[in-house]
Amino acid sequence: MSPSAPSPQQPPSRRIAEELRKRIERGELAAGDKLPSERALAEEYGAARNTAREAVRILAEQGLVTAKHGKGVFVRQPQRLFRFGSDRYSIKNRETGLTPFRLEAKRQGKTARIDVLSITREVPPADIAERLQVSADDASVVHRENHYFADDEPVQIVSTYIRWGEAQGTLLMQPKSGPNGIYGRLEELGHVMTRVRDEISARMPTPHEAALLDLLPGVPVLEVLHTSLDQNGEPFEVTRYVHRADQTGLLYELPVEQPTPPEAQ
Amino acid sequence: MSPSAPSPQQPPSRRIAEELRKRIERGELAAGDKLPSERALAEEYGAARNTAREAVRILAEQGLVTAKHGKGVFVRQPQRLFRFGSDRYSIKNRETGLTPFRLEAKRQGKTARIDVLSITREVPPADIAERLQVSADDASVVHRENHYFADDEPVQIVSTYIRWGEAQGTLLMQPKSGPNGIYGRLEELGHVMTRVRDEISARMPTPHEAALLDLLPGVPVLEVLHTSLDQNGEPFEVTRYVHRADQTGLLYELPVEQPTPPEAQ
DNA sequence: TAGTGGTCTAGACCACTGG
DNA sequence: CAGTGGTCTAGACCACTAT
Repeated sequence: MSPSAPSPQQPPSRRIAEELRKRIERGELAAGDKLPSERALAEEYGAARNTAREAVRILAEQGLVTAKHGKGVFVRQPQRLFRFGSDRYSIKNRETGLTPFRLEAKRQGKTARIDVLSITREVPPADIAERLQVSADDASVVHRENHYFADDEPVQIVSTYIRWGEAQGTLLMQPKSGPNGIYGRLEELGHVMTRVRDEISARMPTPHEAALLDLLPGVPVLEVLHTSLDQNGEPFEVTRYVHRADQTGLLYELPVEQPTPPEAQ
Repeated sequence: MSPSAPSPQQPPSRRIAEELRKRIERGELAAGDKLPSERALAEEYGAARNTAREAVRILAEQGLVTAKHGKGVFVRQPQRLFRFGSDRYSIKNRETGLTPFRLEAKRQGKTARIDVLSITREVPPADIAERLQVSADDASVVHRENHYFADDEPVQIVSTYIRWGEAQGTLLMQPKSGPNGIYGRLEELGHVMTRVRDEISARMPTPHEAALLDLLPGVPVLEVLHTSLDQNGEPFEVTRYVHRADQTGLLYELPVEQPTPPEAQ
């Protein structure tokens, strides 16, 4: 009928995937519903099971459905997103004692847990060394790795890097880094956080990340490379956040620089 | 050997995928190199072609390799990222006449092209209506859809929404919206952009987006839902940016609110 | 033309879930 | 136990690329 319909010459697996997608979009299959089994789909469309299976794979890749071994394939539930953002570094949060993560978890009625995985002296990755302005050839940094959970589900991986010369022998080497956390210690070392720079990208997870974050196929990660600048514009701390994108979003609210009004004065 | 090695009981397809991944990480297969053909891999590992093919699919899903029909499977080239960020809304850019996109393209030695796809009065999507504070039940907005290209490769899809009541009969309904673009016109209507709010998320593309952005499998999109607030804190424009994540990153640089120093005065 | 990936078939066995 | 997805096999034909 329609002149430029892409359907007629499409292979069966894609055709099945599109029909299922339409059923989902029309609401015939709602979030949480179970799709017909692969064997049922195969029979329904007169195809081999592998062909029906390929159709399901296409939908999973798009993040629309999730297969559960032994149970079936289900339409994915849109998750309410955690919102991390520009206020993540705000002084106010330090004063309340509640970190932004705990605040957001509380707002969603979930329990927050933060595991300190490791605190080690290391050779920094190249991108970190560049931003922290340290050598990438020797063990010039301390790496603190933390994992964040909401209701015991992993939400983000956080890797913080600080210069070894400054962290050495301080609470920055300890899991409990004291009042106001590491930023409190860094302030005592003369670094007042004045500006932040967040570089944001998205990509598919590595197998390692997929395992740590318990990620289903078709779920990307959001990566934030954060640099803290002090009162002299010097970087003194760099953190890499890796968020699971199906449960996490970022929020940046910021003022726009105004031009000097031409008719003022 | 290693006590908790996950390898021994892994299915052949995953084992092949892991070995290929290691070859890539060790640099034996560099960016741009061609992998052994599926048939060659199958023979090398004593498996059926479909099993080798599954291994390649796993790597493609991770964004590590790209299959080219009739040619082979190649290790993906890391692309230099376009950086869009907080200065995207800066007044300075309006004064130079060069949009941030054209500036970034120029910096990378690429040609920029912007296509105005459509300018139509529409019923807004729910998320847009909520942020623009208009009705989602009638055609309360004007939707301007633009596509951005670098060297004729699609980079982002931009959908801007403005209240119909304000756009009606103005240059906001025209492809050429006049000096300083739409923000110039909105300023004449009394809206000075004072703050912006950007909500960022990542997800796999819809088939429609994948086609528009020419996306390979395993490449997610970055979505930015941008709200412009005027001098009264009222939203007057909302834009949805959909970026391809393999060529685009975001950059936010912002000041941190300082507490009143306890010993000042 | 030969070599590549894209898709399909028909069957098999395994692993997980639930009654 | 029956039903589900996860994986594999061995073969086939198609579509695209290069020579």
